[in-house]
Amino acid sequence: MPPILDSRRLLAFTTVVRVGSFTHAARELSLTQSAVSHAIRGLEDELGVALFTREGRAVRLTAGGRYLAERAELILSEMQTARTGIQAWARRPD
Amino acid sequence: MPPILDSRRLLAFTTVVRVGSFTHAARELSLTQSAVSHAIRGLEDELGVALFTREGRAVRLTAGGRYLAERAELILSEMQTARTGIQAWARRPD
DNA sequence: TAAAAATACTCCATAGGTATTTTAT
DNA sequence: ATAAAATACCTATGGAGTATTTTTA
Repeated sequence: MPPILDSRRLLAFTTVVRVGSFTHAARELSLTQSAVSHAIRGLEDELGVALFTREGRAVRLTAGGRYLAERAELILSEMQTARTGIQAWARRPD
Repeated sequence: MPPILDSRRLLAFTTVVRVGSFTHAARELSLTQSAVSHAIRGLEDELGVALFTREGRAVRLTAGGRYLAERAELILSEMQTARTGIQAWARRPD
């Protein structure tokens, strides 16, 4: 079972969307440009959908990319909620 | 950056919750009992929260486990929505 | 030609398997 | 004694890095 939509890839994706560049996203994520490129490529390959149009330096979202960007923000936010929320339950009796 | 809440682990977790057994969950997921045990253990270690109380054969959710089970269903469902939804956008013009 | 992304490798972390041990009924 | 989870060990996949090549503004 391939991960496809895991937090790692989704975070790479939303970061590229926000900053508009693989290279800058890589800096922000403390990764290399190569790693970000792989992550996005992996998403596109396994979804079978192009997320960006590569127009030289400019990175532009496709229609599918725009859709995923919205869903990805939601999913990542849900994950964050879960991660912080569960700490509150750690010492409760069962 | 560790994944922690990725789809693979969350699916293992929700399956165990639903069927009430590591071994049966493993069958359903086409994995081994060992792999499921690792997945759950990984979740617990990285969240720092026990998800199940191991009472011999019976597997019982802790309070934290019950909380995560709800959130996990939501996250997995969001992922599924994203995965199927994006296909509809695949051939749209940008 | 200079920037940004893609790619070819290399390395290592870890997911997953088999076999075995532990544990509670 | 048995059924289920934990664990030790091994292998293989793929995530991430460096270095390089390709691309286009």
